[in-house]
Amino acid sequence: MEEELGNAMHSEENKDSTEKNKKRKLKTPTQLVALEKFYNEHKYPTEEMKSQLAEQLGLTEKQISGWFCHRRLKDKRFCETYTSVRQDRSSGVIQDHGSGLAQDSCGSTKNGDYWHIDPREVESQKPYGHELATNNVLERRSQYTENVSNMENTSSESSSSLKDRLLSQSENPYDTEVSRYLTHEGAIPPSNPKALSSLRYKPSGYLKVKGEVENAAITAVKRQLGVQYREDGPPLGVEFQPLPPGAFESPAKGPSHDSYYVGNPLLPRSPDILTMKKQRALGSRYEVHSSNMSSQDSYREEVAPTGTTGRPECQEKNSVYQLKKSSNYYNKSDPFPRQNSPLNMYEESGGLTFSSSGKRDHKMNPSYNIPRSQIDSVSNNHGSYSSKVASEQIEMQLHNHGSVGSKSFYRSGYLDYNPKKMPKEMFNGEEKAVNESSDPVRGKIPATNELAVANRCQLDFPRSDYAAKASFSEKPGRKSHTRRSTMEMPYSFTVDEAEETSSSLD
DNA sequence: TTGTGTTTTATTGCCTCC
DNA sequence: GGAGGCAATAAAACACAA
Repeated sequence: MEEELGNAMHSEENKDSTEKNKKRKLKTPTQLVALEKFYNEHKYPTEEMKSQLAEQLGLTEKQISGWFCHRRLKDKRFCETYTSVRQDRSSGVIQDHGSGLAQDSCGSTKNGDYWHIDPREVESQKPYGHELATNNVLERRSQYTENVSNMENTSSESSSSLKDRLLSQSENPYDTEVSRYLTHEGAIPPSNPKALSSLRYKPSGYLKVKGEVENAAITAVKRQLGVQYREDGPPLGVEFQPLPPGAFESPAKGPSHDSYYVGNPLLPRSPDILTMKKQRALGSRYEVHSSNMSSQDSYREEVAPTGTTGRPECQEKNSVYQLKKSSNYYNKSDPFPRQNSPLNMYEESGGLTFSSSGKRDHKMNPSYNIPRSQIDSVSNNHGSYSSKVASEQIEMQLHNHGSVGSKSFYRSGYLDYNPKKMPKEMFNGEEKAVNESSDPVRGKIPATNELAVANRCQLDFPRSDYAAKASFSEKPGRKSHTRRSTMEMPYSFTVDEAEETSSSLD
């Protein structure tokens, strides 16, 4: 790994030598992959982590810090954008007050509350079944996330990346219909002009595209109203008081939905998002998330894992959700299921063995209440994997993936989430395939698409002790930051995926 | 080929916490 | 006061349409 990275760095250095005059240099794909991977693990790396990561990637600590800072902002913006969409919807044609997740969960503030979710809204969205979701649409998935997350996951969705998390849900047909006109182009309209322009959002919304999808829209609304709105009930837009315990208990009801939302406000599935997902990222890595979702039942089984009580956070919720997704892989005793992480590969190789001795990162959140022994046992249970091998894996994938060269890799979708830059085929043929398939997810995935490549890219890097430590120490010490523990971000490897990953390494 | 728009990177200042 | 993070800003890099 180090060697490979080193080579990569050298090549970059040579390249850089010719570009010394450039004020800034783009991160290499390798660097981005590693950074994103690391970011998914630790949004707030310790100084030591940064240092070692910087060393490994041939960057300066300053660059690392800056990158993480911007990366967090990126996530935050995403969150805010999503929130604005929800707000727009609420005040727009469709009174969707039942899906307030985004707003509260993403309301970003310096206090780090942007992951907060108002329980009331959580409750209120219950009826919608699949509100909140994900996808995004916003497509503003991080380049890497799209890439690596899928690599690892197809299941895993490792992350903490809100986008990752938000990208993974909902199959509700109603939702799909609704979303079609809410975001004509599959993009959620950002609230601020900047974000708006960046998303290329066309201020259309429902009204503008009404004519095009009028029927679908009307149908969707009717469906929603039919379920959510009753003549004898409060007018649309009026928030309902939290229902008393057991209010939804009914022998006839699906066992999954209620529990699902009660315990996991974040999981709700947003209609808009789902659609957008289908429209904008068909066949892309996005589906991976959904495709690997386990049933809601499986999710429901682990509604409230230890340490997730209290104020919900997007990340945590998502993490929780991920737990569900990987129920067949996830072990409650294993808060850190192995995952494919550049970080891990560093760890295993000894290249990056963080001790989490960071000034502010010693503190562990006691609320997690997970014996270190368990963590360690898990962490140490995957043998070793040299960083060199890991690096080679990455490099191989970067260089061997057909025409995916470094540059194309960087901008072609592996790392580029800009929808406008995505191949048009993605929205045509694949979408059709989706519609034709009983499985909206699997059906979208071409045999030789990125997912396949991503899977090949999957690296099985066991977590090290460091991971456990660091995870627990995510942004400790500062009240202004909410916990962002990876412990709640288990990797959603399914057995098959895990095996696949293992075999790929073999 | 050029112009425009978007994304990424780097810098700087302010704020919060220890 | 120092350290770390957030936010704003500028500029480079890049993609796409005309």
